[in-house]
Amino acid sequence: MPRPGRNTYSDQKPPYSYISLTAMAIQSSPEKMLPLSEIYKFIMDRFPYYRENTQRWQNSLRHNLSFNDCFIKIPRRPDQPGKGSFWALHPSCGDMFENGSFLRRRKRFKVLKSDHLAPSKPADAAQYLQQQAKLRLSALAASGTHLPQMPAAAYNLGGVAQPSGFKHPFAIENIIAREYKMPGGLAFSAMQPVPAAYPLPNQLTTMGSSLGTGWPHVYGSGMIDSTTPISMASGDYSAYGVPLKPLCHAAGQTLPAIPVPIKPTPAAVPALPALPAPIPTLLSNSPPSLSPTSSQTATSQSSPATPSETLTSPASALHSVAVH
DNA sequence: TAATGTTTAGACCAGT
DNA sequence: ACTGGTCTAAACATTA
Repeated sequence: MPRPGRNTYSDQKPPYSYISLTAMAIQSSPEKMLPLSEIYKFIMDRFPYYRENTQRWQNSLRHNLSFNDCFIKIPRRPDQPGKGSFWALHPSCGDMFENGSFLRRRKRFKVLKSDHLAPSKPADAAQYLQQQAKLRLSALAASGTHLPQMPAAAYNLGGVAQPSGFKHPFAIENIIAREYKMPGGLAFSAMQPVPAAYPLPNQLTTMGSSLGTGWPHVYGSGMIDSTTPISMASGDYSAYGVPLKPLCHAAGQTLPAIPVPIKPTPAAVPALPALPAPIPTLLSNSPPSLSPTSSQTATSQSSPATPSETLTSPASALHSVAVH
């Protein structure tokens, strides 16, 4: 297992699978969905190893996107010309990685056809995303213009809320946070400018800040304010022509990282039955405290993927089937 | 035509 | 030994 270097993995192969890398890229995007080319770019920007042999690993990556149910394809709208579709994480694959660590997958994520809560078809998944988004938007509106100070019940977390919990240093938010802003300068991105195409994942940073721990330095940096809508110019990632806005943060509560439409789609959103149980996310087991220091130390450790605790979301168990 | 997406196959490795 | 996950390669189809 390559040991993370001081600032970068350099030319060593990162200890992440293609699934992990892809999930990272998608998670890092404000809209939680990226076209294939942007996924390529993300990986190459951050992992020099993947700047070579692009044909090989990109083929593998495409294979993974198609093969793994945890990735869903979201078609472009006609007025959003471009090659290929957007790729997003399946709403129910949140706990796919062991303890949120991208170093290790918990179990293979597989969608069941009988799983009506978590749609199996991409189109359904996309609609599901929008439904979730709409609900979240409603919650946001009800709470005012600022971050929703919603209790867990507001999101129908059904008792599976995880007000605290260990967040593995290799969880995506930690990885990305290090990449984007790491006071200690240990992030490999310290050697690489942050691509403008990848705005700071404010839902992550604000979450950390709202938790009073994570990355207040980022939140306070003014780089992106949590109440400031992401500029759509940063990427027309909205499917179905609805502007998307990340709303994956709530005070002390982590929301599913999914694309969020600012306004409902023209297509009638079917009346929601019971609010679907929450989408567990890679961020769902956010701890109340995780200092950047812990990330640094973990990054420099030789055996980082040793979760001391594993928080399993019962809801996710309802939604996804981990095929062993 | 190149990029994107799907599918199949085989090898390797780790865990049980 | 068996199983599952991952990686790699390849062929083929689709699409901008």
